[in-house]
Amino acid sequence: MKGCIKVDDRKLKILAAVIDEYLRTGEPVGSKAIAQLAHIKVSAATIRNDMAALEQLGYLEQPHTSAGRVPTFLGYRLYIDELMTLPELSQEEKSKLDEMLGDEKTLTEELLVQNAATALAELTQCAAVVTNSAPKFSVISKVEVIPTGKRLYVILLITSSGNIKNKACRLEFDLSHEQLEFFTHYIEENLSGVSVDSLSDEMFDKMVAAMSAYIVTLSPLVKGLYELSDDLRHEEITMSGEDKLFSCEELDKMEVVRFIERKNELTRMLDDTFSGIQVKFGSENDNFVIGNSSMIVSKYRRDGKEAGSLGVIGPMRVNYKKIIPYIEYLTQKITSLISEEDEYTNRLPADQDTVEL
Amino acid sequence: MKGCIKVDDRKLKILAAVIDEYLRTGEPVGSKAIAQLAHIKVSAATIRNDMAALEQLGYLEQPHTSAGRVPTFLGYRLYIDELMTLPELSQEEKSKLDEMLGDEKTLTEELLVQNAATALAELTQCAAVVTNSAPKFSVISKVEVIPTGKRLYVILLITSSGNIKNKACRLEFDLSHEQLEFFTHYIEENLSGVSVDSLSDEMFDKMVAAMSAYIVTLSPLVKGLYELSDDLRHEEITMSGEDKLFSCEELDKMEVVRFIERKNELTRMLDDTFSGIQVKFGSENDNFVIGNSSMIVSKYRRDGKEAGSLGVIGPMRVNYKKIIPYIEYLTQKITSLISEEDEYTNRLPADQDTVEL
DNA sequence: GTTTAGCACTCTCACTCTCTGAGTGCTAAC
DNA sequence: GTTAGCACTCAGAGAGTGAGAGTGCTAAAC
Repeated sequence: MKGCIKVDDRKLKILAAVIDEYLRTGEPVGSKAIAQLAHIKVSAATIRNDMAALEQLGYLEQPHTSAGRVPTFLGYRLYIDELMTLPELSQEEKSKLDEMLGDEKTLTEELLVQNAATALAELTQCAAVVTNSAPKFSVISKVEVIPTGKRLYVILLITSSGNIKNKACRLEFDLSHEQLEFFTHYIEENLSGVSVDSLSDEMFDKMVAAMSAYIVTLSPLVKGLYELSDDLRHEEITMSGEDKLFSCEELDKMEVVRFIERKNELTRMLDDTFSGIQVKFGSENDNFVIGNSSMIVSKYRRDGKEAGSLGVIGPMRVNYKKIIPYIEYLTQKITSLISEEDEYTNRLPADQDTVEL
Repeated sequence: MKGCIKVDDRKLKILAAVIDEYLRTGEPVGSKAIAQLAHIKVSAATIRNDMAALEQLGYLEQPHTSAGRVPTFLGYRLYIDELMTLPELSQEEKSKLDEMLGDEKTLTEELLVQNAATALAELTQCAAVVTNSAPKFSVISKVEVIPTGKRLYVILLITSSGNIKNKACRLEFDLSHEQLEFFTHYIEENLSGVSVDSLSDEMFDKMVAAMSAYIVTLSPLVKGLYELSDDLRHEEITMSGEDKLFSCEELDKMEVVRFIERKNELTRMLDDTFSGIQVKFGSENDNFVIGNSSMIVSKYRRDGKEAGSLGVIGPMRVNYKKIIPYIEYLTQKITSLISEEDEYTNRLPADQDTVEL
């Protein structure tokens, strides 16, 4: 039955027109509205027939019998992957984005990416999310224990990528000079210069073993150190413009809250290696992402290696034609800014990526 | 006219009963419901008359003619300041709170207070807020500049209270060994041991002047240092359980979002010196706090000096009788835990405070 | 003078009914 | 294969209704 329906060019054109129109107005789209569009040359009746076919194929659906059509997940997917035509960014838009990124010369990577997120949130009225996988690929350049009060010590960990983590630890007993000396020496010896990626639970088991006699006193420090290293190993995710999601009719407020709370789980999704722009939908049975939401992300790289990702989360009905070029531009720009000067090697693969879309 | 109405004991009893009932059910309270309460001995008609009087006095209002009464701001105020009777915490409740605070022996002050906030949010189903004014009253115990990459430096600032701040700065030009030496030496000389409270803009003006020849290169570092010290001087505020506010019918979602975004402005309000528990209402014309919200806070102290505050924000219709004892218990407990051992000097004034309510 | 019972009145809320407009699917003509 | 015409469906708005809750007022009782 289903197999008989042919998806000809006109049907696709109509599908694109329906989704365009739906994205613009947010209302179910009827055959009449489509017939009135300049680039559609057939009558409403014909469109009705095609729309019925598109519905059978699963690309469109009706909220109720006498309403127009809205796109399904499948419809969106086809639209984004095949039908949509992306406009080039105008020169003004580019300079606007450049300006919002800030003065690249004095900005750390972290701030640069942060600014990109703020800009995205502002321009798209969606929540922006960024992850930074830099720490994972760096080495520990400094590790230190600093006494700061009575039985109070601060552990400091700095990576070659400029990430800094610290943690205050309160000990149950006072630390003798000898004990502190021993601990400091041990961690400098064993952690300094080690790559974050290679930090393992075994290393900490070994550390515990090495402390032997001191372990009762030192264990809060070891625990603190372990937690710090765990922080480093797990990609961090930051969001800006979360509030935008609350203004959004289509999204369930409670789901939004839950999502923001558990945003860290996003890293799982963003860890996937993919290139180019990725658009994912949050379906109802997905108990993590917000239902009827859409996540548009791209990765930026440093010297050819993945360094993090940047994107937005918003309702499924969102201006893809505007947002995708923004994200592409920003990730490319960031890639070239944080990579060592030779821009060509970085720019080329980035351009290639967009083809995949 | 208004002046003629006498507020006798029975009227106050009825007001308290109405508010109790309203807090319990969330529905407007009618005369019948009050008449049925065991401790009210008069008939519904009498109660009606008194309620009409209480309405004229501004303590109650009717959503519409044929509905029961709900408390006004004024009514809540009177209830909280005078009418409400606070129950003692049971032993179970106390141990529950103790447990949620965690193992005090190995917890830093920051974590302790954080746990208190989490516990409060959980138990009251409101958002909990904590501020920590400790940094303000401490001295800078360590200041350091750590090179971590190409033209990338981390400034590290540690206070005697165990607060750690850091910031990465990217320079526009490379730093000579001499320049770094000079800067490091200068800040150690001029900031180490200085009390956070006495950090001033003049000190930084002087610093800029002292850098003279190097200032072009060093200015990002000076700026970073300035921002760090600014962070220290401004009380920090953290919230937990923000999500609870979204489940709350009475509060406007958009207002909640705006509030969470601008929570830092809360410090202004919490900086006021007050003792005991303070309950504030967010009125509609107050463009900062959430409309129809209620904020219940108390301060904790370290060695007799204010050290921070702890409280909750929720709808105005909230279980004051439960929440207030919780907050009192927690602030007293924290006060005695973070103060040097002699508990009596700290406990006594704390107990006194509650009288003010 | 205060308290109470009784009663008429008011207002919201939930429910039903109806009407309208938008949009469809089907059929027959082009 | 495409189009015009028409009967049909359905959501949403608006009007009308009855029940229920609660009030204020009056007059009688304490």
